[in-house]
Amino acid sequence: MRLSSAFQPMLKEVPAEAQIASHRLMLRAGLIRQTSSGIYAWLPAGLRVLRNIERIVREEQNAIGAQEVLMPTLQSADLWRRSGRYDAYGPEMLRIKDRHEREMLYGPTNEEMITDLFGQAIKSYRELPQVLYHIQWKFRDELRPRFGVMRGREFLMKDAYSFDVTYEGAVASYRRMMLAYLRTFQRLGVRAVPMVADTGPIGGNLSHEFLVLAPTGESGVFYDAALEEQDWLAQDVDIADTASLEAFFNRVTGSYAATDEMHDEKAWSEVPEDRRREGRGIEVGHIFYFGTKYTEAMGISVSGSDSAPLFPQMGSYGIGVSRLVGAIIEASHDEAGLIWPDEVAPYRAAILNLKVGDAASDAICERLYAAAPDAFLYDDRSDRAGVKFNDADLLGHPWQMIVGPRGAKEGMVELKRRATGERLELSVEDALSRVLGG
RNA sequence: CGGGGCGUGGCGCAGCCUGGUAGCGCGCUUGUUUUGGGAACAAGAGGCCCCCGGUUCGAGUCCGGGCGCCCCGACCA
Repeated sequence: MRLSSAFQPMLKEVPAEAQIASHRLMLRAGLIRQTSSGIYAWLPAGLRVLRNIERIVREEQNAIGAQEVLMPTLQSADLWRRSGRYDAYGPEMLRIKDRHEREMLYGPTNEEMITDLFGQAIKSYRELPQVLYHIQWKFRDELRPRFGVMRGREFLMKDAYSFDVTYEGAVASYRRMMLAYLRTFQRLGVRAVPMVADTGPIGGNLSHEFLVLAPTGESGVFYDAALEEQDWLAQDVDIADTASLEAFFNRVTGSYAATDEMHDEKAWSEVPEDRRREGRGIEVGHIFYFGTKYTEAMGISVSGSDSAPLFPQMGSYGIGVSRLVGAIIEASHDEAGLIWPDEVAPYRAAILNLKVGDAASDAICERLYAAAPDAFLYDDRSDRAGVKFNDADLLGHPWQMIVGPRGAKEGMVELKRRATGERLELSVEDALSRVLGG
């Protein structure tokens, strides 16, 4: 994309409503604009980030055998009456009437709908397990939206649901999902630590929240440093093998990690002092086993091996996709602006033409840009160099390819790594291969 | 939902107390000179002052009502 023609509105001054870094930077860098309290329009750069996150989430969901569906945002009240949640859910549920006075709602989550869809299609235990997910906008009418997309009313969420014949099967589904989550967050370039969460009336130890560590997090967190040293992508886990899954699960849960709500001082004191990590975290994912709560309430059963009706064991698993944009920024920015992890950045690199009109500079920039027009944001505006340096730092693409008359004469490109500030003088070919990888 | 605050060119704000030609900085347009870390000068454009009603000769300013947005707290992917 050429910046001169991009819909990329940037702000020099900070909008008054933005309190935290991610919200300020998302507005300043032209990723989003607010349209109502807690509701945002995503502009091209922001949407590219959102799509990148979705892509990685999909790949990791598919890798554990989850199948993507897409359920609607609007649901019927009757469906929710079947689970008893229509009345139980508070005013965060946005209730709507259509022209026939039928009661509808904008879905805050999809347990009821997926359970119903499942029940209509699946009739035998032999068709289990099933894991279904979708990535869809949700609406929760929060009392007090704040912090931009971190706490919006409308938000994009990946929610997955597993159906198993037995408790043991449900546990295996849960563990596979935990692995998928750890890999997903690592690929997104953030450290998300799984912490035991309150399981409420269901009990057991099968509920974990994933928190990205950031000073502006809403929860206090306590965890063993061992958890941030793990490379989840390198771990060899056989997702078809129960023993392998169990060993993996024990590696994760063997180290202490809890939010302030679930914090256990005694267990904490047993963690060696030099490995104790305390801080704050932003919840970006939650996995939960809840057994037959919905299948029983809604009367959804399949035939068991003895031909008797059997209520499938369910789990649900959420990732806050739009919230992650904010969380990633909270965890990765500096005074000058955004610092995108490679996998989520809107573009791989910005090309900075420091002197538009200088024949050598123009020629090199055009060569660079032509190599991968969709991977680069080419700053071809006729502004001064300082403006371009500042905007490039604000937008935070992983690389900056800086081209000015000084180096252009010799055919050289100055490559700057946004995260470290490291600079290299390279030929056009070397700069391209360095930035595009491979 | 309790408490507090704010709505004035795209953004950040002043003006309101004490009613009388709607301002400043940034941004935007045109021109000239500049040009490796947010240039200088000159000339311009751009406003239902949130909405409705009231008081007044006259309302951005005073009064009443409404709407929107933000902050603190309790609650939350």
